Amino acid sequence: MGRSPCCEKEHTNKGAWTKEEDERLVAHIRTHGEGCWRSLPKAAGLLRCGKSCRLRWINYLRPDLKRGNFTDEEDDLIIKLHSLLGNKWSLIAGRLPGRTDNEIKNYWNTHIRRKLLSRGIDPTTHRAVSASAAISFDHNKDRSSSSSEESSPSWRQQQQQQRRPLFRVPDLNLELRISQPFQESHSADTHSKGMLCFVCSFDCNSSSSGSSKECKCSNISGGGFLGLTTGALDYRSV
DNA sequence: AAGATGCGCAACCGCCAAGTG
DNA sequence: CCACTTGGCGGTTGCGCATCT
Repeated sequence: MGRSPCCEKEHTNKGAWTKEEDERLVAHIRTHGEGCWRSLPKAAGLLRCGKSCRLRWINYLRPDLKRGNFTDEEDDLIIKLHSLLGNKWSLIAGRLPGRTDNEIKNYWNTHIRRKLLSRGIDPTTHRAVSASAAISFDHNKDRSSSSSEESSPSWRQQQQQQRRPLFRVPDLNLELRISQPFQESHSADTHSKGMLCFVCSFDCNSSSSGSSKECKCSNISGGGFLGLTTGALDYRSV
């Protein structure tokens, strides 16, 4: 037995939303709030399915959305969160106020993926890709480079520089598990067991230029790094 | 100037998990 | 426990615009 469709598709509009449809949806949500998406289209006088209304509201019409280009800080945050969470766009979006999962997903696929690949980083694993793959990619992407430039030592050095990761993402256990929001003996316990504290793996390594391995977890209050609790990822806080 | 190509983004589709009777 | 509904998510598509040839 298959699922019943979310709406009667033969009576719904598809494709780009018109200004009038937007206005109707916004007006309805302003007066009635976000509620039952299934019944909303009928109540609002829209020939759209509930899913489509929800998507339009969340991704485009919500008043708290931040429009415009992503900042460098947002770029870095997305990359770090992606290295931790993978393609959990909704979780990543939850850490970027005013940004939607769809927006971040699109931005990842169109900008960040390419940015990482051009630096020789596999956007899926966040590890350096094989040299041959990186070179192959560079050749495909950078059509401006001439063969004479490629054979020169300086060009090779440049390519090697570009292949260096922006930041080194340590080997992480990305398994998500529910844990108590606070682990009293996290720092000592984690490090004494030789486990990697992913809070420090970013902060310590990047801010101290590798000179100090001292854990700064005790300095982090509340949700900790990026609002994530330490040791194990507290799924509820994300 | 016109067609080809690439890119960015809004929207759709199908699946899944939670909720409900 | 089961059947079904609903909301939510991630992957994918396709349109419109910009750039290139």
